Amino acid sequence: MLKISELSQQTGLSAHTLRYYEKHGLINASNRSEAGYRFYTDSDVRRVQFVKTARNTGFSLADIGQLLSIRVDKRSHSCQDVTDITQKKLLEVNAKLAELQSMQQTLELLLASCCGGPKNATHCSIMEALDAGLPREDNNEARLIK
Amino acid sequence: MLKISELSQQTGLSAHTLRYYEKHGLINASNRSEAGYRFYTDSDVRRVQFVKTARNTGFSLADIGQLLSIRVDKRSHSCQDVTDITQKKLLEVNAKLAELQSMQQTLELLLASCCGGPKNATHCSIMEALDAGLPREDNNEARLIK
DNA sequence: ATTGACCTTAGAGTTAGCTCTAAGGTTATA
DNA sequence: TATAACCTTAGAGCTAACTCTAAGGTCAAT
Repeated sequence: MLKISELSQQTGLSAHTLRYYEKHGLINASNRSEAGYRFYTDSDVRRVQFVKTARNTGFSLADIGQLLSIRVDKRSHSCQDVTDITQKKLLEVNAKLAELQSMQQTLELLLASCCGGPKNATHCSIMEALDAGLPREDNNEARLIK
Repeated sequence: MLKISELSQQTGLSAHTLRYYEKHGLINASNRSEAGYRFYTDSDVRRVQFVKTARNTGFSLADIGQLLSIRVDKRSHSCQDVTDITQKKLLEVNAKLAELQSMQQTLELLLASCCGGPKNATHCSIMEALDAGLPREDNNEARLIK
Protein backbone atom coordinates (compact mmCIF):
# COMPACT_ATOMS: atom_id res chain seq x y z
CA MET A 1 0.00 0.00 0.00
CA LEU A 2 1.50 3.27 -1.13
CA LYS A 3 0.82 6.77 0.05
CA ILE A 4 0.29 9.37 -2.60
CA SER A 5 3.84 10.68 -2.41
CA GLU A 6 5.14 7.16 -2.89
CA LEU A 7 2.91 6.59 -5.86
CA SER A 8 4.11 9.90 -7.17
CA GLN A 9 7.70 8.73 -6.94
CA GLN A 10 6.94 5.40 -8.57
CA THR A 11 5.09 6.92 -11.49
CA GLY A 12 6.78 10.26 -11.94
CA LEU A 13 3.39 11.97 -11.74
CA SER A 14 2.99 14.66 -9.11
CA ALA A 15 0.63 14.14 -6.19
CA HIS A 16 -1.29 17.13 -7.55
CA THR A 17 -1.66 15.41 -10.89
CA LEU A 18 -2.75 12.15 -9.26
CA ARG A 19 -5.47 13.96 -7.33
CA TYR A 20 -6.43 15.75 -10.52
CA TYR A 21 -6.79 12.43 -12.33
CA GLU A 22 -8.89 11.14 -9.47
CA LYS A 23 -11.14 14.18 -9.59
CA HIS A 24 -11.63 13.46 -13.26
CA GLY A 25 -12.58 9.87 -12.66
CA LEU A 26 -9.52 8.20 -14.10
CA ILE A 27 -8.00 6.71 -11.01
CA ASN A 28 -8.78 6.03 -7.40
CA ALA A 29 -7.15 4.93 -4.18
CA SER A 30 -8.66 1.61 -3.17
CA ASN A 31 -8.20 2.43 0.49
CA ARG A 32 -8.07 5.37 2.83
CA SER A 33 -6.53 5.57 6.27
CA GLU A 34 -8.71 6.63 9.17
CA ALA A 35 -7.44 10.15 8.72
CA GLY A 36 -8.41 10.08 5.08
CA TYR A 37 -4.98 9.49 3.57
CA ARG A 38 -5.10 7.73 0.21
CA PHE A 39 -3.57 4.26 0.02
CA TYR A 40 -2.91 2.65 -3.30
CA THR A 41 -2.82 -1.07 -4.05
CA ASP A 42 -0.69 -2.73 -6.70
CA SER A 43 -3.74 -2.82 -8.91
CA ASP A 44 -4.14 0.94 -8.45
CA VAL A 45 -0.51 1.41 -9.40
CA ARG A 46 -0.97 -0.58 -12.59
CA ARG A 47 -3.96 1.50 -13.50
CA VAL A 48 -2.03 4.71 -12.97
CA GLN A 49 0.77 3.35 -15.10
CA PHE A 50 -1.71 2.52 -17.82
CA VAL A 51 -2.94 6.11 -17.69
CA LYS A 52 0.59 7.43 -17.88
CA THR A 53 1.46 5.26 -20.84
CA ALA A 54 -1.69 6.22 -22.68
CA ARG A 55 -0.98 9.86 -21.92
CA ASN A 56 2.52 9.56 -23.35
CA THR A 57 1.05 7.97 -26.43
CA GLY A 58 -0.97 11.12 -26.99
CA PHE A 59 -4.40 10.10 -25.76
CA SER A 60 -6.48 12.78 -24.10
CA LEU A 61 -7.87 12.23 -20.63
CA ALA A 62 -11.28 11.70 -22.21
CA ASP A 63 -9.86 9.02 -24.50
CA ILE A 64 -8.19 7.43 -21.52
CA GLY A 65 -11.47 7.39 -19.66
CA GLN A 66 -12.91 5.30 -22.47
CA LEU A 67 -9.88 3.03 -22.62
CA LEU A 68 -10.12 2.49 -18.87
CA SER A 69 -13.74 1.49 -19.01
CA ILE A 70 -12.80 -1.08 -21.63
CA ARG A 71 -9.89 -2.16 -19.47
CA VAL A 72 -12.06 -2.97 -16.45
CA ASP A 73 -14.48 -5.03 -18.49
CA LYS A 74 -12.67 -6.38 -21.50
CA ARG A 75 -15.24 -9.08 -22.08
CA SER A 76 -17.92 -6.51 -22.85
CA HIS A 77 -15.83 -4.72 -25.41
CA SER A 78 -14.34 -5.65 -28.73
CA CYS A 79 -10.93 -5.03 -30.21
CA GLN A 80 -12.72 -2.74 -32.59
CA ASP A 81 -13.79 -0.53 -29.71
CA VAL A 82 -10.11 -0.15 -28.91
CA THR A 83 -8.94 0.40 -32.46
CA ASP A 84 -11.70 2.97 -33.02
CA ILE A 85 -10.26 5.13 -30.28
CA THR A 86 -6.73 4.54 -31.47
CA GLN A 87 -7.59 5.24 -35.09
CA LYS A 88 -9.36 8.45 -34.19
CA LYS A 89 -6.30 9.58 -32.25
CA LEU A 90 -4.05 8.70 -35.16
CA LEU A 91 -6.16 10.83 -37.46
CA GLU A 92 -5.84 13.75 -35.07
CA VAL A 93 -2.11 13.28 -34.87
CA ASN A 94 -1.82 13.06 -38.63
CA ALA A 95 -3.82 16.26 -39.05
CA LYS A 96 -1.55 18.10 -36.64
CA LEU A 97 1.48 16.68 -38.33
CA ALA A 98 0.34 17.97 -41.69
CA GLU A 99 -0.20 21.42 -40.25
CA LEU A 100 3.19 21.49 -38.57
CA GLN A 101 4.94 20.15 -41.64
CA SER A 102 3.45 22.94 -43.67
CA MET A 103 4.69 25.45 -41.11
CA GLN A 104 8.09 23.81 -41.12
CA GLN A 105 8.34 24.07 -44.87
CA THR A 106 7.29 27.70 -44.86
CA LEU A 107 9.75 28.58 -42.11
CA GLU A 108 12.57 26.79 -43.90
CA LEU A 109 11.81 28.58 -47.13
CA LEU A 110 11.72 31.88 -45.30
CA LEU A 111 15.06 31.20 -43.68
CA ALA A 112 16.60 30.05 -46.95
CA SER A 113 15.49 33.25 -48.62
CA CYS A 114 17.06 35.64 -46.11
CA CYS A 115 20.71 36.47 -45.64
CA GLY A 116 20.28 36.48 -41.87
CA GLY A 117 23.14 38.89 -41.66
CA PRO A 118 23.79 42.16 -39.86
CA LYS A 119 22.59 44.42 -42.65
CA ASN A 120 19.39 46.26 -41.98
CA ALA A 121 16.01 44.77 -42.65
CA THR A 122 14.81 47.28 -45.25
CA HIS A 123 14.86 44.61 -47.92
CA CYS A 124 14.61 41.53 -45.74
CA SER A 125 12.99 38.83 -47.81
CA ILE A 126 11.26 37.33 -44.80
CA MET A 127 9.53 40.61 -44.06
CA GLU A 128 8.67 40.96 -47.72
CA ALA A 129 7.24 37.46 -47.86
CA LEU A 130 5.08 38.09 -44.79
CA ASP A 131 3.94 41.36 -46.32
CA ALA A 132 3.11 39.68 -49.59
CA GLY A 133 0.88 37.07 -48.00
CA LEU A 134 1.54 33.46 -47.31
CA PRO A 135 4.42 32.31 -49.44
CA ARG A 136 3.30 29.44 -51.61
CA GLU A 137 5.78 26.77 -52.43
CA ASP A 138 6.14 27.68 -56.09
CA ASN A 139 6.34 31.39 -55.38
CA ASN A 140 9.06 30.74 -52.94
CA GLU A 141 10.94 28.39 -55.14
CA ALA A 142 10.88 31.01 -57.85
CA ARG A 143 12.08 33.55 -55.33
CA LEU A 144 14.88 31.28 -54.23
CA ILE A 145 16.08 30.54 -57.74
CA LYS A 146 16.15 34.30 -57.82
CA MET B 1 -11.53 53.72 -44.83
CA LEU B 2 -13.08 50.52 -43.65
CA LYS B 3 -15.31 49.84 -40.69
CA ILE B 4 -14.42 46.87 -38.55
CA SER B 5 -16.97 44.58 -40.18
CA GLU B 6 -15.56 45.47 -43.58
CA LEU B 7 -12.03 44.77 -42.43
CA SER B 8 -13.32 41.53 -40.99
CA GLN B 9 -14.69 40.55 -44.39
CA GLN B 10 -11.51 41.53 -46.20
CA THR B 11 -9.25 39.58 -43.88
CA GLY B 12 -11.41 36.71 -42.75
CA LEU B 13 -10.70 37.60 -39.14
CA SER B 14 -13.71 38.23 -36.91
CA ALA B 15 -14.36 41.70 -35.51
CA HIS B 16 -13.87 40.15 -32.08
CA THR B 17 -10.45 38.90 -33.09
CA LEU B 18 -9.48 42.25 -34.56
CA ARG B 19 -10.40 44.01 -31.32
CA TYR B 20 -8.51 41.32 -29.45
CA TYR B 21 -5.42 41.95 -31.53
CA GLU B 22 -5.79 45.66 -30.88
CA LYS B 23 -6.07 45.11 -27.15
CA HIS B 24 -2.84 43.16 -27.38
CA GLY B 25 -1.04 45.90 -29.21
CA LEU B 26 -0.73 44.25 -32.58
CA ILE B 27 -2.95 46.43 -34.67
CA ASN B 28 -4.83 49.70 -34.51
CA ALA B 29 -7.41 51.72 -36.37
CA SER B 30 -5.75 54.90 -37.60
CA ASN B 31 -9.00 56.79 -37.26
CA ARG B 32 -12.16 56.84 -35.27
CA SER B 33 -15.51 58.39 -36.13
CA GLU B 34 -17.00 60.93 -33.74
CA ALA B 35 -19.03 58.16 -32.21
CA GLY B 36 -15.92 56.10 -31.66
CA TYR B 37 -16.27 53.68 -34.56
CA ARG B 38 -12.94 52.32 -35.80
CA PHE B 39 -11.85 53.26 -39.30
CA TYR B 40 -9.02 51.45 -40.96
CA THR B 41 -6.72 52.83 -43.66
CA ASP B 42 -5.06 50.79 -46.40
CA SER B 43 -1.92 50.78 -44.32
CA ASP B 44 -3.89 49.36 -41.39
CA VAL B 45 -5.23 46.67 -43.68
CA ARG B 46 -1.75 45.70 -44.82
CA ARG B 47 -0.62 45.44 -41.22
CA VAL B 48 -3.54 43.19 -40.35
CA GLN B 49 -2.74 41.04 -43.35
CA PHE B 50 0.84 40.78 -42.20
CA VAL B 51 -0.39 39.60 -38.82
CA LYS B 52 -2.67 37.06 -40.42
CA THR B 53 0.07 35.70 -42.63
CA ALA B 54 2.49 35.45 -39.72
CA ARG B 55 -0.22 33.72 -37.69
CA ASN B 56 -0.78 31.17 -40.43
CA THR B 57 2.94 30.56 -40.54
CA GLY B 58 2.79 29.54 -36.90
CA PHE B 59 4.12 32.60 -35.13
CA SER B 60 2.65 33.37 -31.72
CA LEU B 61 1.12 36.76 -31.06
CA ALA B 62 4.22 37.60 -29.01
CA ASP B 63 6.47 36.72 -31.94
CA ILE B 64 4.30 38.81 -34.21
CA GLY B 65 4.62 41.74 -31.85
CA GLN B 66 8.38 41.56 -32.33
CA LEU B 67 8.09 41.15 -36.08
CA LEU B 68 5.79 44.17 -36.22
CA SER B 69 8.19 46.36 -34.33
CA ILE B 70 10.85 45.41 -36.86
CA ARG B 71 8.41 46.08 -39.66
CA VAL B 72 7.71 49.65 -38.62
CA ASP B 73 11.39 50.49 -38.37
CA LYS B 74 13.30 48.21 -40.65
CA ARG B 75 16.35 50.47 -40.71
CA SER B 76 16.95 49.91 -37.01
CA HIS B 77 16.85 46.15 -37.31
CA SER B 78 18.95 43.59 -39.08
CA CYS B 79 18.02 40.56 -41.11
CA GLN B 80 19.48 38.57 -38.26
CA ASP B 81 16.86 39.97 -35.90
CA VAL B 82 14.27 38.52 -38.25
CA THR B 83 15.96 35.18 -38.76
CA ASP B 84 16.47 34.81 -35.00
CA ILE B 85 12.73 34.89 -34.48
CA THR B 86 12.12 32.63 -37.44
CA GLN B 87 14.80 30.17 -36.40
CA LYS B 88 13.43 29.99 -32.88
CA LYS B 89 9.98 29.25 -34.26
CA LEU B 90 11.39 26.58 -36.54
CA LEU B 91 13.04 24.89 -33.58
CA GLU B 92 9.74 24.88 -31.71
CA VAL B 93 7.96 23.43 -34.73
CA ASN B 94 10.63 20.78 -35.15
CA ALA B 95 10.34 19.80 -31.50
CA LYS B 96 6.59 19.41 -31.79
CA LEU B 97 7.00 17.48 -34.99
CA ALA B 98 9.35 15.02 -33.35
CA GLU B 99 6.90 14.50 -30.52
CA LEU B 100 3.98 13.96 -32.87
CA GLN B 101 5.96 11.66 -35.12
CA SER B 102 6.79 9.53 -32.15
CA MET B 103 3.11 9.39 -31.22
CA GLN B 104 2.24 8.57 -34.80
CA GLN B 105 4.67 5.71 -34.88
CA THR B 106 3.41 4.33 -31.58
CA LEU B 107 -0.21 4.57 -32.68
CA GLU B 108 0.55 2.88 -35.97
CA LEU B 109 2.37 0.06 -34.23
CA LEU B 110 -0.53 -0.35 -31.84
CA LEU B 111 -3.01 -0.50 -34.69
CA ALA B 112 -0.86 -2.94 -36.63
CA SER B 113 -0.69 -5.22 -33.62
CA CYS B 114 -4.45 -5.48 -33.05
CA CYS B 115 -6.99 -7.37 -35.08
CA GLY B 116 -9.50 -4.55 -34.67
CA GLY B 117 -12.26 -7.06 -35.06
CA PRO B 118 -15.46 -7.82 -33.21
CA LYS B 119 -13.99 -10.36 -30.83
CA ASN B 120 -13.78 -9.32 -27.25
CA ALA B 121 -10.89 -7.34 -25.88
CA THR B 122 -9.69 -9.85 -23.30
CA HIS B 123 -6.48 -10.35 -25.25
CA CYS B 124 -6.39 -7.08 -27.20
CA SER B 125 -2.76 -6.33 -27.94
CA ILE B 126 -3.32 -2.60 -27.70
CA MET B 127 -4.61 -2.95 -24.17
CA GLU B 128 -1.74 -5.26 -23.37
CA ALA B 129 0.80 -2.83 -24.78
CA LEU B 130 -0.64 0.05 -22.78
CA ASP B 131 -0.60 -2.15 -19.69
CA ALA B 132 3.00 -3.16 -20.32
CA GLY B 133 4.27 0.39 -20.53
CA LEU B 134 5.21 2.46 -23.52
CA PRO B 135 5.94 0.19 -26.43
CA ARG B 136 9.46 0.78 -27.65
CA GLU B 137 10.15 0.40 -31.33
CA ASP B 138 12.16 -2.81 -31.00
CA ASN B 139 9.73 -4.36 -28.55
CA ASN B 140 6.95 -3.62 -30.90
CA GLU B 141 8.75 -4.86 -33.91
CA ALA B 142 9.43 -8.06 -32.06
CA ARG B 143 5.79 -8.23 -31.10
CA LEU B 144 4.73 -7.68 -34.69
CA ILE B 145 7.06 -10.29 -36.13
CA LYS B 146 5.30 -12.33 -33.53
C1' DA C 1 -40.32 57.47 -34.92
C1' DT C 2 -39.08 52.91 -35.06
C1' DT C 3 -36.84 49.01 -36.55
C1' DG C 4 -32.65 46.32 -37.21
C1' DA C 5 -28.06 46.10 -38.15
C1' DC C 6 -24.24 47.89 -36.83
C1' DC C 7 -20.82 49.77 -33.33
C1' DT C 8 -18.64 50.50 -28.43
C1' DT C 9 -16.55 48.73 -23.83
C1' DA C 10 -15.36 45.78 -19.99
C1' DG C 11 -15.08 41.62 -18.71
C1' DA C 12 -16.39 36.64 -18.44
C1' DG C 13 -16.11 32.04 -20.60
C1' DT C 14 -13.76 28.34 -23.37
C1' DT C 15 -10.21 24.57 -24.04
C1' DA C 16 -6.93 20.98 -21.83
C1' DG C 17 -4.19 19.67 -18.43
C1' DC C 18 -2.27 20.72 -15.15
C1' DT C 19 -0.19 23.60 -11.07
C1' DC C 20 -0.54 25.92 -7.05
C1' DT C 21 -2.50 28.06 -2.73
C1' DA C 22 -4.83 28.37 1.57
C1' DA C 23 -6.17 26.57 5.64
C1' DG C 24 -6.05 23.04 8.28
C1' DG C 25 -5.32 17.95 10.06
C1' DT C 26 -1.76 13.85 10.81
C1' DT C 27 2.39 11.39 11.63
C1' DA C 28 7.13 10.38 12.55
C1' DT C 29 11.14 11.79 14.70
C1' DA C 30 13.97 14.17 18.17
C1' DT D 1 6.04 18.26 23.09
C1' DA D 2 7.61 20.43 19.30
C1' DT D 3 8.88 20.48 14.76
C1' DA D 4 8.99 19.13 10.07
C1' DA D 5 7.23 16.68 6.64
C1' DC D 6 3.56 14.75 5.22
C1' DC D 7 -1.66 14.61 4.14
C1' DT D 8 -6.62 16.62 3.19
C1' DT D 9 -10.10 19.74 0.54
C1' DA D 10 -11.98 23.41 -2.28
C1' DG D 11 -10.98 26.29 -5.38
C1' DA D 12 -8.02 29.75 -7.87
C1' DG D 13 -4.46 30.46 -11.40
C1' DC D 14 -1.90 29.38 -15.57
C1' DT D 15 -1.32 29.16 -20.86
C1' DA D 16 -2.77 30.86 -25.63
C1' DA D 17 -5.80 32.66 -28.52
C1' DC D 18 -9.70 33.44 -29.02
C1' DT D 19 -15.02 33.77 -28.40
C1' DC D 20 -18.86 35.50 -26.43
C1' DT D 21 -22.00 38.37 -23.44
C1' DA D 22 -24.08 42.37 -21.49
C1' DA D 23 -25.42 46.81 -21.66
C1' DG D 24 -25.61 50.39 -24.20
C1' DG D 25 -24.76 53.96 -28.27
C1' DT D 26 -25.20 54.92 -33.59
C1' DC D 27 -26.92 54.88 -38.11
C1' DA D 28 -29.64 53.96 -42.32
C1' DA D 29 -33.92 52.86 -44.01
C1' DT D 30 -38.79 52.74 -43.61
